[in-house]
Amino acid sequence: MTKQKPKSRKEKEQEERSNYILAMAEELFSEHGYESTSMAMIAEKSEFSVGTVYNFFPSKSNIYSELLMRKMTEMIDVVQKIVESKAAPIEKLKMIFEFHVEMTKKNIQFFKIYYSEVDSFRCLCATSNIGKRVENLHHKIVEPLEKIIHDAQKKLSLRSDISAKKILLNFRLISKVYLQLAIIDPDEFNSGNPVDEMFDIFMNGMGTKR
Amino acid sequence: MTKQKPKSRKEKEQEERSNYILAMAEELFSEHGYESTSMAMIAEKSEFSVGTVYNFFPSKSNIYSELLMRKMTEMIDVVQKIVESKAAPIEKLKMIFEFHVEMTKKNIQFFKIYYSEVDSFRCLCATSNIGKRVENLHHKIVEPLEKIIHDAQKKLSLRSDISAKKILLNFRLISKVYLQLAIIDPDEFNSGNPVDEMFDIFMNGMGTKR
DNA sequence: CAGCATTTTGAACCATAGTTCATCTTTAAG
DNA sequence: CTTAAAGATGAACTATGGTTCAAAATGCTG
Repeated sequence: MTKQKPKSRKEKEQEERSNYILAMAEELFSEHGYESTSMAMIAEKSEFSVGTVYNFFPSKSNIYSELLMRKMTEMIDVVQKIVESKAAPIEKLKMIFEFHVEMTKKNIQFFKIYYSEVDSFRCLCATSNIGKRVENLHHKIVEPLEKIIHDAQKKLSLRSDISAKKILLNFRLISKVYLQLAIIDPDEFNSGNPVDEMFDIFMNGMGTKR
Repeated sequence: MTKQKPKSRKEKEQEERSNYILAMAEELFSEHGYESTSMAMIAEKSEFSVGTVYNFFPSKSNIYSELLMRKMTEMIDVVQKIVESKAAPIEKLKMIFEFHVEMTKKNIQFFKIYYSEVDSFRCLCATSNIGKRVENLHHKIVEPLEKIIHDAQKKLSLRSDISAKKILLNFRLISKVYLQLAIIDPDEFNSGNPVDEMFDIFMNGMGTKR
């Protein structure tokens, strides 16, 4: 797709530094939010001067969008693979839960940013048109899910008296519940098997079974 | 509690203006978020000058907190009444859903602010110690819920193999699902009976019933 | 209507933070 | 060791927006 990789030591070093800055920015954004994170903070945390950070990234909003774009693209790839697998629809949903738990463990910082961005009823980074681009990528993640849910309804694995759209909202929100749990009570999150529990809750609800 | 009410015309007028400013600010905050809403915007929208707004409220963050405090106090009162009622625990939960749907219809602007505040993994208004105060009030809303859930578990109306804390998260998140639905698709939200559906989903999940 | 009090106004003030750039430092080839 | 290119630096510039306050407008009383 893009250009070839001669990858000189210099270039590699630069790329590592660039990634390091992104990683530091990620922590700060997830902790303080977009507005309350300053370039000075990012510079300080990555142990560069402000000017150097600007040497790597043209603007603050670009750092933020770069962060979101990269990770969301990764997510799209994984979802794509699950969609294309031969598993039954309902199994695919479980695999998505699995993937979410995995990512929650590895990438909790990013998830905080991601969910504030896509579920917060507004774009946190008002400047530039990041909102639109995030929305587009988000669609690419969510649309396949709705299709899976639809398939699962056809196979009678999921109720059909509730619209796929609502089921999708519930599905995504359960992932978020466990993200919140991971934040407020990591021990309880790690104890037990989150994936099975999420799936159980999603399928059977909170009522006592008959 | 507080002082008596001689309520002269002047005072009443001032109070109305103050409320009007709050209402306008509410719309702006819910649309643009805290940081991206300026005092100039609030002044413009309430058709006062910036100075006059400062005549009513000492600062921007105070407007924001006043907004949250007032409505959250209302919510606490309602929850309190439900808790004290003689209904069965499981019925109380349904009443909470009812209340949420009611508020979603009447007060969708505020709910957007409220949920971004309490569920967004950080305080949106970094300045001052609003975060702590919101957290306190939020606790007063949520703590009784956890107790109701606990009671419902004892009465075998809710599963006991999942902690009350997790059930609580799920319970609240269903309210949030329907708030999102009300935002992205008001027609679908208003069609049908949200309360019954929420309760059904909460109790029975998405799987096909046996 | 006069004159005092209250309210409103918005330009000016100031602090913050994103961005730039002339200068200094490091690197590496000759 | 010299030196030129590349990279790093942070003080200074600029824009934004919260806040203030002297002056103007309005309301109210005699």
